[in-house]
Amino acid sequence: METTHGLPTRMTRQRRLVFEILQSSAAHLDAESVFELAKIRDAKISLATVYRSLAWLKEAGLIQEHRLGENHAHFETTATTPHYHFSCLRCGKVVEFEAAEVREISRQLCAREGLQVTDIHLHLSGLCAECREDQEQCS
Amino acid sequence: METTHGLPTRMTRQRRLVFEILQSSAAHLDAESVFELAKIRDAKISLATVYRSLAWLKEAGLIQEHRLGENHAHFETTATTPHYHFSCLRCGKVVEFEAAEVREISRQLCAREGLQVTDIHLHLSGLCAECREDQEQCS
DNA sequence: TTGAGAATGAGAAGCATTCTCAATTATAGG
DNA sequence: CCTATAATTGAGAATGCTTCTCATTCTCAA
Repeated sequence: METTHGLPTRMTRQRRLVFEILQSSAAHLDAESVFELAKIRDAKISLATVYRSLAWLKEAGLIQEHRLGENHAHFETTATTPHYHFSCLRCGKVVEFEAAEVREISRQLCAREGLQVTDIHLHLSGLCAECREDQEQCS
Repeated sequence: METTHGLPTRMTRQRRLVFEILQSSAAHLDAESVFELAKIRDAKISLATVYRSLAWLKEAGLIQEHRLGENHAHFETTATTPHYHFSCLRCGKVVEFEAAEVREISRQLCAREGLQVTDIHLHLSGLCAECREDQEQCS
C-alpha cells in the first residue's frame, strides 16, 4: 500500500480488474470466485495477485471484507449507505439490512472508552424464511 | 452432538475440562491456548479433541465462538448478559460492551423478513485508547 | 534510457481446522 | 456382571484458505 517514500502505490490493471469484478457483481464474492471471473478477462492472472489486490483495495477503503460464518472471506465494494448482514446457516443466503442505531452504539463506545472505531460488522445468522418453512415441514 | 437415536451425547471428561478452562479464564481463548492449558491437566488430550469439544460445547449453547478480525476463532462461556466486542487492530486488546438496541434491530429484521435469528455478532474494530495515543506521538 | 522500487505469476509454505481410522470407553440390555 | 453397540478419543494425515518467496516484469522519475 505504501512505497518506501510513504506514498500510495498505484492502481494497476490487475487491481482494477478485481475491483470491477466486485463492482459488477451483486453477490458477495469470495477470493476464489473473483479469481475465476478474473481469469476470463486475464488468463494469466494469479490467485496470489487476487488476494493481494483484495488486501490493497480493502486498505484503500474501496472494498470491504466480511466473515459470514463460513471459513473464507467475502468481499463487496464499499457501499454509500452502511449496511449489515444476515446469513442463513442452512442455505447460505445473505440478507442485507440497514440499522442507523449501530453507528450510534459505536459513537457512544468511542466517547466512553476513548477509542477509535474504523470498522463495524454486525452479523446475524439463523434461518431464512424459506429454510424456516422447510424445517417446520419435517417436524 | 446426537446419537443414532437422536439423543444428546454425553459430557465427557475432556469436554468438561475444555469448558472449565474457558470458565476460569477471563480472556477470550483460542483453540491453541485451550489446548496448552488442557495439557497441564491431561497430558494425553489431543488437539483434535479440543476442537471437537469446542464444537460440541458451542452446539450445546455453553460457549460462544467469536471471530475478532484474526484468522482464528476465540471462545468464551455464554454470558448471562449478551454483549459485543471491540478489538484493537494494533495491540489486539478486546473491549466488551453491552447494547440493548442490537436485540431490537434483530427483532425488527425477523419481523420484516420472516427469518429467525439464532446468533448475533457485533464486532467493532479500530484503535484502543492507548494505541491511539501512541499513534499521535509519531505524527 | 536507465535504474530503483513496485507488482506480478507460480508454486511453496503456513496456519487453523477437519478428517480418518484404529483403539478405547461408556451405555443399555440381558 | 457380560456383551453388543455406539460414542469418543488420540495421533497424524489431509484439507482449505491465505500468505510468502523469489525470479521476472513493469512503471515511474530522473
